[in-house]
Amino acid sequence: MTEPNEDFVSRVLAVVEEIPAGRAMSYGDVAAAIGSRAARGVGQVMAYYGGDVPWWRVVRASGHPALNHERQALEYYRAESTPLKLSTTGVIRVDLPIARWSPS
DNA sequence: TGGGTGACTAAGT
DNA sequence: CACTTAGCCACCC
Repeated sequence: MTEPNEDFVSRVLAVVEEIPAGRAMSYGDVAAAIGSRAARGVGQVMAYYGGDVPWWRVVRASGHPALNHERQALEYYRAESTPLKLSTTGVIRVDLPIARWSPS
């Protein structure tokens, strides 16, 4: 119950905040950006502290937005003209190959 | 300190 | 391309 590892959380939020509109990153990319492989840890941090960061710019490696937040994410994607990709089944997902962004 | 959970990933089917 | 299996690391209690 003590405060979570602020060190890790702070870096995750910092990276996500640096993602410009119209771009996106996968959880693994964010983890790698902070020197870790904890993609799941990133997801947990986002779920808990993501309320203050553009979490919709962080998607899974497959391009799917966070589960149960797809509708909300889609609204942001349309508003920010984020590169989207439509699969044969009609599943909307972020076109990571194009929208993928990495912190300088 | 230790156990359970997850807004994940990569590989295989 | 979509679903399933196993592996990983950090978070929370």
